[in-house]
Amino acid sequence: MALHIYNSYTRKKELFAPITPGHVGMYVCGPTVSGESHLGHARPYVTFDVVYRYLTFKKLKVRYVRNITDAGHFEEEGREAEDKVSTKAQLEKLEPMELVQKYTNLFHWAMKQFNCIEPSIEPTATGHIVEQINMIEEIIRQGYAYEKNGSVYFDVKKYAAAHDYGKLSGRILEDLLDAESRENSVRELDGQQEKRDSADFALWKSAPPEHIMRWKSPWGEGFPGWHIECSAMATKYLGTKFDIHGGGMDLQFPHHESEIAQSTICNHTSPVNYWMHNNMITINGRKMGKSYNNVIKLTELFSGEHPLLTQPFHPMTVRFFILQSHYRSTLDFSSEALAASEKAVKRLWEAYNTLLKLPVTDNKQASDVALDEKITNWLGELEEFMDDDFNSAKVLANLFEMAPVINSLKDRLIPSESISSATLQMMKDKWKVFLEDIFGLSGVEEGNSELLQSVMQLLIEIRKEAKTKKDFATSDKIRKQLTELGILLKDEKDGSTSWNLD
RNA sequence: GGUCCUUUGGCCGAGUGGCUCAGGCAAAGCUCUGCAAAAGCUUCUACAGCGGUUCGAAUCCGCUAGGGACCUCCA
Repeated sequence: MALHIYNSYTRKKELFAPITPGHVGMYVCGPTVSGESHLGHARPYVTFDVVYRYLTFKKLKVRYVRNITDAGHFEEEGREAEDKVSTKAQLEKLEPMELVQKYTNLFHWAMKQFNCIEPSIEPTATGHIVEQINMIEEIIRQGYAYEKNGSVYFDVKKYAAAHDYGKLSGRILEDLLDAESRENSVRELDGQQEKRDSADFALWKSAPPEHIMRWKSPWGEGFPGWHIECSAMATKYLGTKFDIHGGGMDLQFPHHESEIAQSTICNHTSPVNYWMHNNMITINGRKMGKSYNNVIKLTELFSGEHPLLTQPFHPMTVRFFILQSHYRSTLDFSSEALAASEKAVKRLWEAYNTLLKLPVTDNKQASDVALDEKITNWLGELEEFMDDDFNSAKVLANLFEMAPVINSLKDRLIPSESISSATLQMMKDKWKVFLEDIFGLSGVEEGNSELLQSVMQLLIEIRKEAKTKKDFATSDKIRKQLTELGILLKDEKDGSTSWNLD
């Protein structure tokens, strides 16, 4: 089976065929760096990180572009106050780029925590003002945009007459056009009055005097509309037509719909072959989002400092939590669910470490053919599952099926000759590839320094001596106090003792 | 008001026409152990309701009910 991707545009799973054989161009909508990232933001970046890793595993050379939205159209934190006190000295004033830098750094830090591979190109909106202006000019030249009071709007009605506007988001044109006739009319947007139709969207916005972020343009000082940056940067780095465009489902409309319209006019071709949208993370069944006032920031998640959290959670736990469901399903957050993931990922990771340590003997013939076949099947399915629109949940389920086998091999509950050495080696290889290379998981142990290793070795020896002398008071004391310190001792079947951090 | 999606066992979550079965967490029993922990084995609770299509439906269709998303910034 070859890779199939669910295309939001056609609402079907389709065979993935890159435009340029062997190469993939992928654009993912990045963060708006006007505030701290929260758990909801983690989902697309983890999801598309796995997509990126899997395509790479499939021997495809991927150019992965993920933008940083740092321009104009967002309300910077503290803006309101700033607007009122513009008489301050330069250094006392709020410098927008300072905020942008702060939240960009924080975002990069979070991505690192999650083990997300850096994109090939991470362009910023402010760094591509010229490209955006050029694109707007071209759209005006072709008669699909108009200028009004220093702002430029895209003419949706004109575009829709000859194009499929609304197809991606499943919108009905009549509903969008002349929306004022609707009962629940749109909320007041800036400049609503100067648009020819309320469905038109801004390509360039004239900046009021107090607006801090502003650039010169043929239409006066202002800042770019939200949608144009992605079109401009995607075109610049991936060409007029590229393979995959990803983002959250909530961006389908109006953002991605507008991207299609802009690029189609400017480049005379629809920009994207496969549209991929991840679903939302919910909390108590409701989408996590700023406007719902129910966000859990990533820093809070990692520290456990939030009323809804009973404990801190490791980034790998969160990553695993995301991978345990399919990216197109909503995923409901709760401290309980995350705690379950924490235990699960720990168990899986320990099985993985155990597997790596199993000695590969020269066993050509499996004595338990049924088991050997079962394992081979489980391993073979891993790629099939990923090929079926990145079904990471099924891959994990199969890995869990193998965990008891691995543990039993270690404890000799299953004799080592039961499976062939080829199968064992394949198991080692596949686990490594899927857990580390594709899922991007890593161990959660910290502070595993050489010094600690030696100290632990010493304690284990002392305890062993006590046990031999049947001095269980001493041996239990060591174990109990270590447990209180967060170190768990395990007496193995072969008489040795292992330990790990809780 | 419009458009679309969703409802799976105590919890989280795969699954889309048939086969013994997702998986994880929790719970119970047993084995191992000086005792634990870990591990292993076993058990357990499901497809919102009603109707239809079909030899056969959690899976397809219809209705009812609940939940949600988008239509406005949003991952």
